[in-house]
Amino acid sequence: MAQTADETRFAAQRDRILKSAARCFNEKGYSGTSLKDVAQLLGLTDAALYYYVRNKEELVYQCYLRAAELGREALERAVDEGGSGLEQARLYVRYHVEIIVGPRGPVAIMSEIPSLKAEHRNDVLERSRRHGRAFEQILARGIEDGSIAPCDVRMTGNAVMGAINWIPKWFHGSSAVASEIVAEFPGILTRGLAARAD
Amino acid sequence: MAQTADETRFAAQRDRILKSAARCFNEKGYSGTSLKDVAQLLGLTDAALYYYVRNKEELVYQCYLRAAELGREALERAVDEGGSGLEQARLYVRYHVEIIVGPRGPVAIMSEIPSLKAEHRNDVLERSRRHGRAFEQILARGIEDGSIAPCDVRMTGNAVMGAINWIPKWFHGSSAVASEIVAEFPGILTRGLAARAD
DNA sequence: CAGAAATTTTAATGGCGATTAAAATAATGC
DNA sequence: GCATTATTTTAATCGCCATTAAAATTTCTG
Repeated sequence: MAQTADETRFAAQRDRILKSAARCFNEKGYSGTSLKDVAQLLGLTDAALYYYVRNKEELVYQCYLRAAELGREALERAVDEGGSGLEQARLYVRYHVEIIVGPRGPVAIMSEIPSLKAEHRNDVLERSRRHGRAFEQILARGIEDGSIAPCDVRMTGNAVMGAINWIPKWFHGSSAVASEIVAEFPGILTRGLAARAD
Repeated sequence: MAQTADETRFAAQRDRILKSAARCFNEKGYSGTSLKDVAQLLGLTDAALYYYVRNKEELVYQCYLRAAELGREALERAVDEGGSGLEQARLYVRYHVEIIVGPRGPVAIMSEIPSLKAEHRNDVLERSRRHGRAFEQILARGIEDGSIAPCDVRMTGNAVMGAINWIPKWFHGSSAVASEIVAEFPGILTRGLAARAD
């Protein structure tokens, strides 16, 4: 199949570009990274990128879409597999950090949404909100089923997401540290939520 | 006193500039904000800023110094006033978020350290590390005195700092939300640390 | 291998933004 | 009020970077 072969080739290169871009954006910010930076990491010329994305704004947008998609995936798996709300929350943290620090990373931190053009910004914001609400629902479910102590789900959600989103700022690829994150973060971020035994 | 009057005038304007810059940087990133943006927020011309800072890099550097100073202040107050390690940790979170969402904000998120020139970068990194280590020491103290359950202090510190650092990404000045953050974050971020009663 | 399609490069263009020097305005001390 | 000093603006300069078109190269298809 010509299409399949071409698509894999094209899609693979495109993925490489998105990951290179994600890494640059995480390190130097949107405006701080030139297309040359992104291209250089792959041994390409800046102009070559235009074969894969319309322009720079589109590049961040795609990075953010990918980030949103991976986050959603983690959340869905957690909801599917987890029993109690607390378990779901813990699994979500685990799956999400696994993706972020694992071989599918780097994943772009969605921290420059204002740089997107209105249409894309709204799209990304909507996905982000949906993601946040979905996590809050896990929390609410946990409060309902008694596994999670009553709390302000909005604030708690913000805190957990913040801790996760900040990871790329201090994690720089060490696989030893990656294991540690996966081992520790789920506990750290959900232990405080557990309903007290007393 | 001519000096005092001059200094207050100068220092006040400089502070206004730093806060305007912090706000812009938090919203649009370092490279994403032009000096014109920063100046416009104060009804000034971009060139006027050069009377207060050597250049743009110096502007972020000063913003980061201010952020580091405010963080240190929160930490020190917490250590001074808190009894157990757990109490100190809770107080630190409280004081720090109070500063971030209170009238002394906005405080620059130190998320673009790579943009700094080597000298400033090392300085800021050093302060940041010190701050991190100081918080980890609070945790260690808590583990020692039995108020905090044994944990990976490095990872826990990263998680707590991340949750705090991320606040400016979703907090946009509402004083109602500010109160909520101050009320909830200390508990959310330290409840999980408490040593279990059993 | 030939020709077509896909991919990348070379070589412009254009604008934006940091920076600076000189000029203008405002504030202060006497 | 005058002279000095402090503050801000106006008007350049300069380099970087996104973007594009055309050319070159590589990859695929038969």
